Amino acid sequence: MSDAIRRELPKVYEPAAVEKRIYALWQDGGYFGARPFAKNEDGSARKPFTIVIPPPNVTGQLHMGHALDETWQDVLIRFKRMQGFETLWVPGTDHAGIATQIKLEEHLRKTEGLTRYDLGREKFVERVWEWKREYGSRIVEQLKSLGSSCDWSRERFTMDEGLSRAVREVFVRLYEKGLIYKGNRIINWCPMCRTALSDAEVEYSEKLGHLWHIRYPVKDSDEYLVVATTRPETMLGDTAVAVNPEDKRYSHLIGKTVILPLVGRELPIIADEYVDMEFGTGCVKITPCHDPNDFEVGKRHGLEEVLVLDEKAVVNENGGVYQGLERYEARKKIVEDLEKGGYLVKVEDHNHNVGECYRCGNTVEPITSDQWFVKMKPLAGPAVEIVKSGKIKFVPERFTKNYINWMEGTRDWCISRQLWWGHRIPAFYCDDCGHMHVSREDITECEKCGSVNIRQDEDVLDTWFSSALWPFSTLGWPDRTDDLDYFFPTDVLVTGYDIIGFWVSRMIFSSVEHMGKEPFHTVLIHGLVRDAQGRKMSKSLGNGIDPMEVIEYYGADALRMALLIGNSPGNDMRFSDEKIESMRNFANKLWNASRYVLMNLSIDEIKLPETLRPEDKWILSRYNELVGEVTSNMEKYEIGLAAQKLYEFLWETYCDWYIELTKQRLYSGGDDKRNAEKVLAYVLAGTLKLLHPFMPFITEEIWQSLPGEKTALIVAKWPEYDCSLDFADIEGDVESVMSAIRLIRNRRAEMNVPPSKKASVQLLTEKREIFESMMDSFCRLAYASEVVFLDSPPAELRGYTTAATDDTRIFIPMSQLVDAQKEIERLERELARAEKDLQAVSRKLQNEGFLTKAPAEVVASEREKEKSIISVIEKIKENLEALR
RNA sequence: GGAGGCAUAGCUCAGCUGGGAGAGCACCUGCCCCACACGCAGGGGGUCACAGGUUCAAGUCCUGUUGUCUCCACCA
Repeated sequence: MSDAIRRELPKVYEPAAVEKRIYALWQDGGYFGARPFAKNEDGSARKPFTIVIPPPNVTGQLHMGHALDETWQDVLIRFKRMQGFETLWVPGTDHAGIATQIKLEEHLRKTEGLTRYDLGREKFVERVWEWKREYGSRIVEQLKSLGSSCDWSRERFTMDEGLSRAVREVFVRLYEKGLIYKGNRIINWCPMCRTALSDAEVEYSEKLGHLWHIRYPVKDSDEYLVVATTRPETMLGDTAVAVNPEDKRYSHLIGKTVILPLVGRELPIIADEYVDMEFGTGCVKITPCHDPNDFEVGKRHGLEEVLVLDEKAVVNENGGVYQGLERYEARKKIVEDLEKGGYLVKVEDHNHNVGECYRCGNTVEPITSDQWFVKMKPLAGPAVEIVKSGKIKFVPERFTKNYINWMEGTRDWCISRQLWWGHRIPAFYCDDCGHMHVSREDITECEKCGSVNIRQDEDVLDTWFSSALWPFSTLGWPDRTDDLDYFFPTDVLVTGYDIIGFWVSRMIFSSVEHMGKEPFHTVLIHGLVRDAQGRKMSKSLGNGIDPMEVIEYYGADALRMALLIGNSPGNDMRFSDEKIESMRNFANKLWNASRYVLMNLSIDEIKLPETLRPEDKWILSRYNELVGEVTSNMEKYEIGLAAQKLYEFLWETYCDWYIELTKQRLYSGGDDKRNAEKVLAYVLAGTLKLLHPFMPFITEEIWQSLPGEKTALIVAKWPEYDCSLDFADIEGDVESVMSAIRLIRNRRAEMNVPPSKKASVQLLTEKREIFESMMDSFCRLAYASEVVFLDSPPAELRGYTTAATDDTRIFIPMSQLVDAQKEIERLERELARAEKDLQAVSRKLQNEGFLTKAPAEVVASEREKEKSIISVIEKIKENLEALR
């Protein structure tokens, strides 16, 4: 098989043909599956490494944000798997309450002209399940085509049986501890979704509105107060007017009443610190049922609560003649009537922040309503502590502050939603005696009066209530399972900074509360993927790039690399065609380098040869350094850096230099050829391992063609830094030859000499030995027809072009191309440049402070540098002298 | 109002614990050299936003300024 592939490897890498086959190979091999309490071959316990996926919406489609998120996770999982950890990546999907419900409602409206109310709750929910069955696998398939090595046997859904049990258990526990309560409080209400929202689900955007100034006459007086409002319709629910207690302008009126225009209700004038004397007139109308601050004021002063809007934001029976008007119609009518009645003082343009539903985008109304809440204070404290203690680390570190601010500032969490799709609240009401049961099991009979007139609470829970439990509910909690014992706490959570409040914080306090432990030790935060212009990718802008199309056209590996390379945690990135193309090119480069090596391979086992030539030692040494650096980068989550180093090593070090340096040997045959093959294959194999977490498909495909290997690359052992491959002492020698080659190429390029025109090269060098041992390669790469070693410079330098490194003077006779005068000028420029460099170094070395305070190795390296520059300068000078 | 990010080559961005200013793309020159034109060789191009400070040494640490983006809070 491997011979066949070797011969048939196409010239251009074709990802589509490879990826499906390779993914099947991994799945059939069972490499994704994790076993609790697994043992190593020697019988020792294997360490677990666990990631739970941020569950995408079950009916959603993969977008670039997911692609980035999943790729980072897969890189970590594959890296740890190769390092010998028992890795578990738990996949799954979220029922996404509002999002999914809205999606289906839209679908129903478009295709059948029905609303959810036409169907009724039971039928509607059944339709959502059907929808889920139909589309739920789509995103899972998309994850697979990215290469995600999840343990699919453990796939979970937030509404499957086990997770629903966890949700119910948590609800009941918190209720029994008094940490969940039901109350009539002010909440954010979306009139389109007709549900309550949590604070986190409201997004604010600045909009130009108006500030209406309205006159409220003081009862039995000629005086009046002027209040300002951005929402005149809420005046129907006013139950007081407040002023600041320090405000001398109004102190005489405190305790009196005003008459509410259009309504006629008498409102007390109260004093409250909340009022800012500087803003507007210093008088505030108080509407406890429709403004969160007013609600607090109302509680402090025992004010009447008048709710004037219903669940569709239509004025209700408390709105008198305005009943039945939608909120904006009511606003218009009320403003007209105020004007007619002479109550309207003025109207100003006013920029203010309007809260919008994060799912449907409509303006939310603050209204009082019966809802369920999680009491946050007792939960937030320990959740802050566990982060401060260092048991959970954010990467990058700055997001710690972000988290702590969120946690400390958070108010009670409104968890009830007036939706149909979700976990129904396990509260049961007795219609006869009014008793409420909160129970783990469904109730059919009232525990208090025995009545069977029992109904369950209509509301469902906030989607995030179930995702908050994800790290342990997916492992079997509330049962005590092997998975839970072995894999929990999980290790790294990978997610975007945009859901720290929604999700990360809630997982942390939930885990601390119910598991008594942190859910993970590291939160790896990434930024958003933006388009080439830096805009957020969104459906409405139509600027989203579909990762599936990218995969189809360029391959999953190219997509992954494009998302990884040069990206650093917490920072947004731009995604562009150029980037993906350059990564496709990189994949192709790897492909062709491998194809070349495989074509030339006659060995049947990858093993280093007994004797190594200098360039072999050089590449092994460089490779070995790479192993150390990449491993250390990975451990510090510097994935983008690691990717970049691999890119450079493979392309520049391995392909552009090592492959070129060994070509002559491969053509020559014999032991020398076989030794070169061995080193080429060894380094290629090692690089494939290092690259595998980043580009799993192409590396596995190539790996399968390598001789002698039995196991799949996905479970190959991650390379370790190897002291026996450290040939630092010889690196300098090889670099000397490389420097000479570069200079010669440079000289030729400047004179536009084509590679086909070879020239004689004469060397006066301190390192004759290394040049001699690399003679064939040197000639090839320096386009030399012959190399002559000199003991002294040529007597006459006219007609030569020259160059110098710190150990070698190079003379190339090119009489027809070299103008002696121009050559002199060029050398003078070079000399000037070198002398400038020398000055900089010498200045440092003459600085007393530098010599005494800088680390010895830094001083030593500066001395080396000085010596080297001096040596180059001397040689340039000699060349110049000879020319003049 | 509070917090934070970013400001480095024409564009997009790396630069980890202070000591060489870098990559990709674009650009210029020359090359189809028996792995790759999705390529090879060579090259130009940067007061690392600005002003101070710490240090022998600062793109890298500290302070301030300007510009820009984001998150949180929300004053009617």
